[in-house]
Amino acid sequence: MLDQPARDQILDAAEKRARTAGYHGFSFRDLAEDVGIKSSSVHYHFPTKGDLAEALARRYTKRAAERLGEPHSLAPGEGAARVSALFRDALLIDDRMCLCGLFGAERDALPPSVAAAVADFFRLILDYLDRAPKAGERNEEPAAMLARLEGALILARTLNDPSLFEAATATQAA
Amino acid sequence: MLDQPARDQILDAAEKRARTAGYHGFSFRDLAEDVGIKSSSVHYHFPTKGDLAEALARRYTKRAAERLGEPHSLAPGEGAARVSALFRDALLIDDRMCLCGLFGAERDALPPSVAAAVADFFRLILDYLDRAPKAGERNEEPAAMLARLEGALILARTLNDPSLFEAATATQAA
DNA sequence: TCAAACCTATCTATCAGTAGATAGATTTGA
DNA sequence: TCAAATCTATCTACTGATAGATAGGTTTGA
Repeated sequence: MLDQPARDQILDAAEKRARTAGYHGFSFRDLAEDVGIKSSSVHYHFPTKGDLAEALARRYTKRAAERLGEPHSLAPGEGAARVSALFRDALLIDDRMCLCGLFGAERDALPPSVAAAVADFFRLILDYLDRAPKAGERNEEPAAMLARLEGALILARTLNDPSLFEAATATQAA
Repeated sequence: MLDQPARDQILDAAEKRARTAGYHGFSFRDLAEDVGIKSSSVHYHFPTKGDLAEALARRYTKRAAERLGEPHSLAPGEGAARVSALFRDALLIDDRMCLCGLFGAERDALPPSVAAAVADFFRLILDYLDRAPKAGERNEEPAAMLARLEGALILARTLNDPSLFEAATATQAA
């Protein structure tokens, strides 16, 4: 573990739990136990639960942005492919929901600062898809694509069938 | 209110709260207060929280099935339109998430019986779309359509922009 | 140089409030 | 009369949050 700073360990534990059970589904004590410190020490790094969740959403967004890179110089269709890969990895590697997908579904029960951070995540993806070079003929609306990916995650996980993610994600045709 | 049975009043209150804050975002005390009884009386009707949530998901599914009707005799494209209307009403009339969309996102943090009831909801919609007469040329995969609707609900609500639901839902083109 | 002052990160202990759940008495209404 | 429904009262466990103490590291300044 290379003696990672406690703050990062807390965020890692919180991300796992939040992506499993949502904002109300984990506690400071859970995280403290995960990391091996006391819950009061978690409060030292994040005074309130809202502070923690906002930091969580901002880190999540930052990582996505770094992984996606700048869209303008991508090959046609590559932007959409990179966004898809983001969500596919959430399903197949993390075996978890998208943090902001889950938080977004709980939006009206979140501290406003957290809801704002979640909205910024969605804006980032929509803006990225909008600016990335389009691939030929059929170009899906950014909002439609993002919605499909979030929903596909929910469907595939609930029905316990990863192939449903591909079915929901495959280029459409009849 | 016509002196509705307490059981139904409890389910109504629970549905509102669950569709706002998720499974871990409401309590027996919340519901008791909403209905105007004691929390122990809520336990009389639903021994455990899991029992309550399962009943909630099953009632939600039953109502959707009743509203959708039998798909075989519908006009082409009407099945998809009815499913879309279901989700549009959740956004514009209820101003809430789809119960099973939110529960589905929390699947790994739910009692198994609740997760099973949520899966049944998704199977119902997928089966309905599969059996409904298709409209002409471009027919979206049922899983893709359902995923898009659940995701569109999340997007439109988080970004506080109902038009995003339409953007994510409109027939695709480029 | 070296001690006073400060900073960081953690601890112990505690708080008021709430969680889901239960036992047993009481009310209600057909 | 009797069962359904609700109540009072309570339990144990946990919630987010705070106060105050402590140990160790770093900075400051005479």
